[in-house]
Amino acid sequence: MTETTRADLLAQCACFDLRRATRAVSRLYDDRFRTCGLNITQYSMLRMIEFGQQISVSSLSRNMVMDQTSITRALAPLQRDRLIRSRAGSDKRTRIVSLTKKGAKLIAKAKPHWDEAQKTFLNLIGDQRWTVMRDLLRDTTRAVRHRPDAAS
Amino acid sequence: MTETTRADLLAQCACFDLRRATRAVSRLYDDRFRTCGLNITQYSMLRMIEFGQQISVSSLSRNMVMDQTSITRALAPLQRDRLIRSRAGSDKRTRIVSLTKKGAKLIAKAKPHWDEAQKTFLNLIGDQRWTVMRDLLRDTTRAVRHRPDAAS
DNA sequence: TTATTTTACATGCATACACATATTAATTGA
DNA sequence: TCAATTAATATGTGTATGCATGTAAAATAA
Repeated sequence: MTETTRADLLAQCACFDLRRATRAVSRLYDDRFRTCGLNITQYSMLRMIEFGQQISVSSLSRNMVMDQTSITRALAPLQRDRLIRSRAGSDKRTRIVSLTKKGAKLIAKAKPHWDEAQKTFLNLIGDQRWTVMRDLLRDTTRAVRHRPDAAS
Repeated sequence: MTETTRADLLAQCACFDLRRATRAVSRLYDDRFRTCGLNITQYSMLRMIEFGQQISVSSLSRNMVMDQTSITRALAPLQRDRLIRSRAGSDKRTRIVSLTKKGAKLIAKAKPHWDEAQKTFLNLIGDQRWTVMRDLLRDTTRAVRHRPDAAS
């Protein structure tokens, strides 16, 4: 790479490009979710809980690459709205989170909204480009994530 | 199911994948910025203001692909800390934002922190892959952004 | 010119997200 | 066994971000 090219790269902030694209895409998804009482973040978190039936706060934190305290905070409105419940695990320090019937119903109701958002997004960007970008995003997350606990 | 598998399933959601990568990368940048009194978002916004000397709230909104109300909110702590000032434009509805001397100094002081963050990021992901990803992110932003006012 | 509409911003409210730190329970070392 | 350490979660605080809506000024229609 030439000096000029590197300078061009350095002149542009990777984090800004990522954040900006994320804002734009999040709005597209949230637009589609608006009428169903969830947003894309809540939907993602409920789906994550649904997959394993139950999951601890710290596992959610690792899976979502989100700070543990952010998970606690994000779960609060879901628990307030009785979409999830939590109980202590066998290890009394942990909280095990699971879906309520109401939460499972709401996910099912929200699914078509997610389908619509994802379809719209893929139509805008193209399946091929999305595949490339998705792999790059995954690589990026893997390379950059905090993993003092790499095994999980 | 392993936690890795659980996360991969949700990674099928384009929005989730983007948000997750953005969280990870933002933390890398903010780690480097921590000791200098700015975070990556504030640094980006100050740089945007610095670039054109002065800029309106709505122009910032368009350039950053961020809601106008979010710009107003994000500017508040910068103005509180006397890093920027704002005045009414010739059109009395507008607010024209510009850097203070203190703001300019802080950007200069923060620059090496940004350099370090960007260099670390590029070393982790590789210049080639970043170039591809950057172009895809910009395409995505262009394709998805709300643009009732596409000219600006 | 005046009423209507549009534009540019600000405010109320709610969620998104993280760091520092406190708390409690489990684990480890002496 | 018991003190010290570590792990899992919660709380205080502050910024990030957007929607619904309100206000004032500019632009436009009648």
